Amino acid sequence: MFFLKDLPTREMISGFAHSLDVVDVQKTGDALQMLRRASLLIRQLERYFALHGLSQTQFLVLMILHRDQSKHTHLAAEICEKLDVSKPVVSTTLKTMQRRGFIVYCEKAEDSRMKPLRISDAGRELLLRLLPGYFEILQAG
Amino acid sequence: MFFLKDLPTREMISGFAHSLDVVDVQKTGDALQMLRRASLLIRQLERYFALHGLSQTQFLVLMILHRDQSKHTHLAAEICEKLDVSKPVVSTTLKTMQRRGFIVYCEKAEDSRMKPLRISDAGRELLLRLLPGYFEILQAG
DNA sequence: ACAATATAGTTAGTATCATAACCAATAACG
DNA sequence: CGTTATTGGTTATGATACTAACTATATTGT
Repeated sequence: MFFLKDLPTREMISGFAHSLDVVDVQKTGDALQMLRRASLLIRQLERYFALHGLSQTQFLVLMILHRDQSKHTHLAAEICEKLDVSKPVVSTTLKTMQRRGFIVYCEKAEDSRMKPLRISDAGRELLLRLLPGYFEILQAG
Repeated sequence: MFFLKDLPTREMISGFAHSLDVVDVQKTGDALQMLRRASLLIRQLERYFALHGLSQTQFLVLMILHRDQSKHTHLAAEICEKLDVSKPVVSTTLKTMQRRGFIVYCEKAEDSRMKPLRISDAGRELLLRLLPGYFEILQAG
């Protein structure tokens, strides 16, 4: 995360980067501002989710599961791919989500390595309850 | 962090938010894109820092210490404020930075609660070595 | 002076993330 | 076939972040 309040000045950027003619001071400054804004927004979202016992990642998993209603089961590997986050994170995230009743593991697949899962009613209900506030925070930030 | 690859579509946003006339679909979509871009950029920066044994926060602390050369000592509380991050994080960050020799604690102040510190030569050297690459990543992202 | 309060910093406990190493089951192929 | 490689998922370990509670020193206020 990036929480520096006073961003580096143009002078500082061009001062340190003047050796490299590659660096575009304008773009760099914009990127810094974006990092700061995004970090604050993420922090705000995480606080919102925490109020309802979710992490941002758990929320995004619910979104993914809810979104593709065509397929009624999903695999950890798929989530991993749609959410580019490391496998262990998905694994433990799913475990806690199961413990809290937001997802359910289904009957075994033919490939016995796979553990197909789906969103639970409680999970979907929570997601739908949080979405409006979510979008509201996003558009305000 | 926010690593969802396929962002919610306009339809999804307006669909879930249509009850609230407050929500601006355009702004919300922009915010989502920003979150994703920033998260990727932060991840990239953290990898860069990790190659040199620093975290993003440690790097930012070095920036702050280096930037205000007027004052030659700083306090944890000041850093805390310029980097709006919680006190414990600053505390442990500083401790590891001392262990690795990037900062030094100075002689005691008159107020014996305070532990004034400053950037070390090694710290400043590392910072200056990393800055060009840092700005380069920022402007490219 | 002395009790109450505020401030600087640390410690404790918990959650999230990452990488690396690890099972177990399937697939590939000589 | 049977050895090797690949794939789905978990465990181990370590870093970073948070809040809450703590210690110790200074300040305030009666």
